[in-house]
Amino acid sequence: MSKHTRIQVALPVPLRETFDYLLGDEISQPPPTGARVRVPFAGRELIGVVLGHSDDGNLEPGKLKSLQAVLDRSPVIPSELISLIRWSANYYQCPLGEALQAALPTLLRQGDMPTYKADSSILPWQLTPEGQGLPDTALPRAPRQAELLKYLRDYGPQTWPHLKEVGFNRDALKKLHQRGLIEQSQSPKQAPSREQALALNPEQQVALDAITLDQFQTYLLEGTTGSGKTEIYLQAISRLFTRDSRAQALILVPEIGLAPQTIQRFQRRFGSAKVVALHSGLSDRERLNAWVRACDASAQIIIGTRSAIFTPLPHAGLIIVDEEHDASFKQQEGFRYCARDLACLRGKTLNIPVILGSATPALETLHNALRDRFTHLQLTRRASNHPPPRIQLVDSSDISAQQGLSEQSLSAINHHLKAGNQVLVFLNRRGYAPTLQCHDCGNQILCRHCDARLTLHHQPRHLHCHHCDWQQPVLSHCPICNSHRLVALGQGTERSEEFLTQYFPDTDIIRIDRDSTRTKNALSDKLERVHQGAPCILVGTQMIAKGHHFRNLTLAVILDVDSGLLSADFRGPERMGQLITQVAGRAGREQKPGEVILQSRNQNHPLLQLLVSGDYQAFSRALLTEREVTRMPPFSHLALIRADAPVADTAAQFLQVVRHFADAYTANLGAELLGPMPALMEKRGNRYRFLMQVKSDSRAAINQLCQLLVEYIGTLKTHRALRWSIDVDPQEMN
DNA sequence: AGCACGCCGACT
DNA sequence: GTCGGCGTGCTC
Repeated sequence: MSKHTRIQVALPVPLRETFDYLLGDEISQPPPTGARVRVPFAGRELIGVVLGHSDDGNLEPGKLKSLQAVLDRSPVIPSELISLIRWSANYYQCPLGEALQAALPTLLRQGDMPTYKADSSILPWQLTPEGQGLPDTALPRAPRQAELLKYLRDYGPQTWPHLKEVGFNRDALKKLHQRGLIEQSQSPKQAPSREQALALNPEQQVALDAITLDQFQTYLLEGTTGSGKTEIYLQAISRLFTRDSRAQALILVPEIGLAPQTIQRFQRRFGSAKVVALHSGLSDRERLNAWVRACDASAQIIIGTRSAIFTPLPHAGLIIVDEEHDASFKQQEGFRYCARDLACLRGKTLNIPVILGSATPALETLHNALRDRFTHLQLTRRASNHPPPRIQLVDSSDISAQQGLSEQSLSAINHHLKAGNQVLVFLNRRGYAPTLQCHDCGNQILCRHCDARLTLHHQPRHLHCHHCDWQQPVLSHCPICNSHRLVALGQGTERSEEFLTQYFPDTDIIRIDRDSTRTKNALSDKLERVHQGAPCILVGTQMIAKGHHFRNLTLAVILDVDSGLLSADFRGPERMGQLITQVAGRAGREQKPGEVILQSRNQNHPLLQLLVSGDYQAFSRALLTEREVTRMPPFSHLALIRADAPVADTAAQFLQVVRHFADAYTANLGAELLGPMPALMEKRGNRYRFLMQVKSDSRAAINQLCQLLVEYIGTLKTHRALRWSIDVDPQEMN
């Protein structure tokens, strides 16, 4: 290694090139690829990742600075991941330094060492012998402490986070500790006893047997709700461990999907020592700890959300993506990668199987399965063998604006309540009403910062923009004609709750949306109320659609299926179908048959008819045909260039200039451009938004053209207030 | 992205 | 006379 060896470093700056440094006098050992280094850069210090060494470069050695410090003797990012991130940065048009940064836990980004530091909050508190000897009537002057003491006696050792959750305060804990009545145990809480594997039905058995563990293959596990996909994951992992007792399995789940119950199921089956979770609820330290345990392979089951796809896995044996259609696998800003797609790629380089599971596969995934690029495994029967819910379409074109619920829906709700069951009313719109309109002149109250109507809220009473968060008091007069007759138009969850409370005065109405669950324990309290099992009506948004099981729920009413079905986004119908199927899956678990009512003004819509037949497979294949005809993904590939600025012209003209440049290449590359055009909501948060679409049958063409465009934009001196971004394989079209 | 350098307005 | 506005340009 010569004295003039250059160390190639990627830095967390929005610049596409890497930077060369000399070793410097104090550093004898050159850092390996994938190690972090501290370097001087433009008058500050940055932490970067080493990408390699070289003996020459285009800059004279005299112009080079030296490394300040080497943070790692061995790589924090294994070479397998470096190439995955390299590929992704290129594919998603993200500067490599930023992509690498996104793949590291926060603490490593900041220069901490990759070592496990026990987090004392995981150690449970327990009674000391003195504490055990104390009667319940002790501590009469300190009721909080007495209560805590009793709790620990009744329920056994508990961690502080758990105690906080159930409402104890830190002071009571400290006092009891000072009095020597409680102590922190030296070992983590004992895992609940091991759970046995469940028996598989023949269909499940066929699917499990079809999974080959010793080589790369992508499997689409398409199984209706309740058909036992998770059991297949568990048994596939179990087989993996039989083959190689040190093997690791990575399980990616959607953002909301990582309920404690999911983790617990894996822990019960494999023992909690082997399982770590990586999700947004963790502290930076907990996250690093989990990462370190994956790195040293002491954790063999890693369950995590999107970014967990970048966890180092020295003994990787299997990757599972659960609910693979979920939009949260696509990062929506910065490094806009899709974790599901990267999972397939990573599986290929590691030569290990990848299982994509869903009741409602993304059309992209389904297309790959139907073309035999993925092995298609299907589960059509519910594991418990009870019938799927009956889906019914109800005309809502004539219902009065006040109620939003048709007669048929109301009588069905009544019927199910009378039978002692629970009902879900699903409405994807929070607040009281989406519009406040002048009865006399028809004027609608708009947000002053966005092209959007203000939503009327009653609790507390105000007008709220759901796009920029602007809030103002409710107007008493129309600003145009001064009429005082302002009327609330349309339904939000608050309004449905109000109406249902009047209509079913003796029934518990539980509203679950972002507003009603803002306070700390509101959500868990409400869920607890539902789990009690007494008849009630749940009114809720998206929040309720995923990941919750309600035993006594037998009816789901979906109020507005039209908005999704007729949406401007080409993915609208797909999303709506997935949502309806998901919500339908909530109804009639266990022994009680379920029923689903869809309220629509377009009863004859052929896609709705397919959904009503309960046949998601037929529905999704019809959507695929439609995509083929319109040449939309997966029958073509897209990229979006977005631009926004405080002045509309700044953004529009920028894209026009980009378009003009791009026009010279499209014909040769076999790509087409659409736009620039204003976004669906042109003005949002006082910025004017425009976009341009790049479309091609070939991914390579998209990549080449985007590469050229990004390079070109780099040479442009753009207005300071202009923001732009490029989104390859976009999920949202606006 | 930061952070420097640089050239024009209201303050001790 | 200076402090500071943010425009432009560079970063191994």
